[in-house]
Amino acid sequence: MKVEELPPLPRSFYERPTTLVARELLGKVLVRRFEQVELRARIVEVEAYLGERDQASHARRGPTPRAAIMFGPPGRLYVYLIYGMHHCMNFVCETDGVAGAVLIRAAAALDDETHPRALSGPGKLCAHLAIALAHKGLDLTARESELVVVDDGTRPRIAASRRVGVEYAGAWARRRLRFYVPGHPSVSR
DNA sequence: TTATCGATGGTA
DNA sequence: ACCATCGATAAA
Repeated sequence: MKVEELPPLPRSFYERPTTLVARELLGKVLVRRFEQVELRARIVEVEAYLGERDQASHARRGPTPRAAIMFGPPGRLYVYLIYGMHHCMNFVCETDGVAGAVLIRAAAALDDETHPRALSGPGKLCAHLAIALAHKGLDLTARESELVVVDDGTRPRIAASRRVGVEYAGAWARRRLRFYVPGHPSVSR
């Protein structure tokens, strides 16, 4: 079955513990649909943000206007602007009412198989896929969505480390909630 | 190779 | 005032 015919991952995929979803997202393929063309990229690096108790998570202050979507139903897109110039995309996890999201940090563009392009870092990834604040709330599980995720059967190895850029989060900064495909050239840092 | 810095704006 | 960043530049 060709990638473009694969169905989007269902709501049930996202409606599980955030850390498990994060690990299983490695190797999955982002499909970004425009009017005429579509872009595909394989996820190689993610971070889990666990909700209100996680002092590195935007959900740590409760359901503020920005972070409320993290408390809502799973399978939706959470986009925020960082440092005034870069967008970051996250997939909402856990059941409705419980906060949790996975930050997509890096992917490998599949549009030119012979010259795979590294999309290393959440800002670069969003720029390449043209994802911005307007896409916040998008349903990742609907067939017609501008962005969906599909499973083509790839099962990469998984390595874990501390999350990037969350030194302020005390003990939570030390948790190994960043997951990546070891040795993959598109992984950041 | 590592270190530092400026750009730029939403968020609380 | 503080960032879930990036690219350029400088130091070594």
